Amino acid sequence: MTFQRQQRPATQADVAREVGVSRTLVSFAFRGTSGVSDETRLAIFDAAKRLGYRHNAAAAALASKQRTAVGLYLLDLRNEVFSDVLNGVRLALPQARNRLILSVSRSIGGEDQGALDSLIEARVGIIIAATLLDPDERVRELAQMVPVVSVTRRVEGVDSVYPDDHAGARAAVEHLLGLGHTRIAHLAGPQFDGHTVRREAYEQIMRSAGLTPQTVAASDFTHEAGERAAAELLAGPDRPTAVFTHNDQFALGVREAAYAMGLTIPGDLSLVGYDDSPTARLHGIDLTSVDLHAVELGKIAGSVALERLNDPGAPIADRCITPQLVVRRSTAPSAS
Amino acid sequence: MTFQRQQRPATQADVAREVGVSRTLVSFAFRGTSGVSDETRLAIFDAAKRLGYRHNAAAAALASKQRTAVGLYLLDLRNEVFSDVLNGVRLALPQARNRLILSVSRSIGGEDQGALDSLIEARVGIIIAATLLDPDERVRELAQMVPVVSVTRRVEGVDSVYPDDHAGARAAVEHLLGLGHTRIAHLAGPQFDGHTVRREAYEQIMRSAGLTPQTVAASDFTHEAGERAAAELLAGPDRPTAVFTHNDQFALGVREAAYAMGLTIPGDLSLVGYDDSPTARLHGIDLTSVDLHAVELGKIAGSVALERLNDPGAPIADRCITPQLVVRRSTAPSAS
DNA sequence: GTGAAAGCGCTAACAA
DNA sequence: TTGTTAGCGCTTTCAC
Repeated sequence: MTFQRQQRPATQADVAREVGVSRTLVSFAFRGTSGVSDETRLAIFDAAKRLGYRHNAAAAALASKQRTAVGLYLLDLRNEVFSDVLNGVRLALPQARNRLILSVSRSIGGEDQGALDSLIEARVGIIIAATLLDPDERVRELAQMVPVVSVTRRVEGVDSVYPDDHAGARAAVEHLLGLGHTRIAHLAGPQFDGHTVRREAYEQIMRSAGLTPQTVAASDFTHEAGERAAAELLAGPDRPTAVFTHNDQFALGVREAAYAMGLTIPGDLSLVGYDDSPTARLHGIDLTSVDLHAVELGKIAGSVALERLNDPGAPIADRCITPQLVVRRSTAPSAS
Repeated sequence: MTFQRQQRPATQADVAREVGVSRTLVSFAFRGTSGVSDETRLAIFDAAKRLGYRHNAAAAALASKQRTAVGLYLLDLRNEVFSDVLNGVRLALPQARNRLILSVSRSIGGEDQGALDSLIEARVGIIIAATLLDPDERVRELAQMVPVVSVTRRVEGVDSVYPDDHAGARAAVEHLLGLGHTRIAHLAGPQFDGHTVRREAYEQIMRSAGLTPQTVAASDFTHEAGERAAAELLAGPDRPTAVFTHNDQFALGVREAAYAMGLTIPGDLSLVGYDDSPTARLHGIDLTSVDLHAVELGKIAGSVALERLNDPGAPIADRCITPQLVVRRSTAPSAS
């Protein structure tokens, strides 16, 4: 059983012909512009339905020179943070603005111009990006072509919505210090512009506590990369008694690496993640983590995007959200 | 510090004027069409760069009447199955076809015409949908407007790529039967067209084993809905000793509900999920689950989409993948 | 309340 | 190898 597809999708001209009015009227009717009699409007809708007419958003955007769609760039869909951001963005956007074009990075380990290009070429009106790995300068260049709202990362000169990573890292490290840990390691991500705050805060706080920071960097931001880096870290000499990771994916990687070596958590190793993803909350995982309020970040990003769309000349938005440490059962007093 | 945006984005006409050639040449140069001298081509690229020219995909699609973009409809980003499908699709699509427009449902509990409409109005060439909740008839109507590849669900008359849910459910239930369980409950999703196979298979297999099926249906496909349904199920009389759930999200919900009641897994309750999501594999979760090979489903869907695009008249694809039970530590012999 | 005509940025014959 | 011309489906003055 096959279904024959219409040869040529119906256009406004077809509808106009069917009803016996001009194309203009049809266009007006569909956009709710005043100046169409109710009678005509109804007749148009009726004919449209009969003909299976569908509004062509691309053609409309071209003709009106309006960039109506919102582009959403996400680094990695497997990381729950990004789906939360998406959900937040959607909550903030009104129905009308809900033409969301999503683009997901192909490379979690580095820059990815391709995904952004596709958004630019789709002529979106604004790009909400979580998380850009490109250098600040590149982000600013991008922002000259199309407005950008940077989420989870602050970029000077570009609308930014991000967590106070210094405060977040401080809460995490101080929690571990308070438990008596001294050999606290940090599992960082690859060091891109704007993604070093957690690491720097960790190192600074360790130093002010008179301790030596020990940082290892994973090759990208995935669970797997975290696990590889953790395996090395834990196998090394002077194994840390606690690890603070750049994100929850890494923390899950550390868990797997630790268990694979026969270590227990928090018995042999205390663990603090970052994101407070849904997985962290599961019984059996119970990961202590820094909640960066991803949904909230998304919501704010959405509203910032709307403001920018309405007023291209408005001052740059700089919205910093305070994250919150959520203590669960992956951390315990130091045994030593 | 603000960055001035260009008033009017450069067009091919601007580039042509700059170089002193016709618009056609510029168009040719950008699409790699033969018939442009290397010298001209280079001059064009150079000028384009200088002017900040960006190809306008929307205008190009309009003019060429080609529907180049691929629309991807996903039910729920928080469910790892769907990100896996996305990743699979992307693996299958060649670079050129990688203009992926993603649309995520707003309602995990029911139909969602809005998300599909936005894909239609964006004039995508094909929609890869995972998972459609609409009635079969509606999906077929949709497929008349634009080709559809239905993923994780078989729809008669529409290209479909899906797991053999009967076999998957059988493997799960027989595993539990083999462990000596007799009071095996099933946590089903809301009963939409095409989403009843797992449930029906469960009930049929229970009956052929001379047992009484006990099915409860959650209100949508999320962890939370699963947890609510599970709380009721486990609090009821004649508590089951094993639960087989429609998906892993539900299984995670059952876990939480069980632990909240002081039950242990698999001590008091054996649990089998469906999806074999990354979370299922975590130490501390160790969920026995039916692997439906989501990445593979996505890959096949991508290649089916390409075939359909190349040959609109080809026979309907019907690709059924055999899922695989992965036994972990959430199932144990029945105590009774 | 309605329509005619021009044009959005691009592609696609067809000429030259 | 290059240019000319005519649209794609829609919006938008501006006139009736």
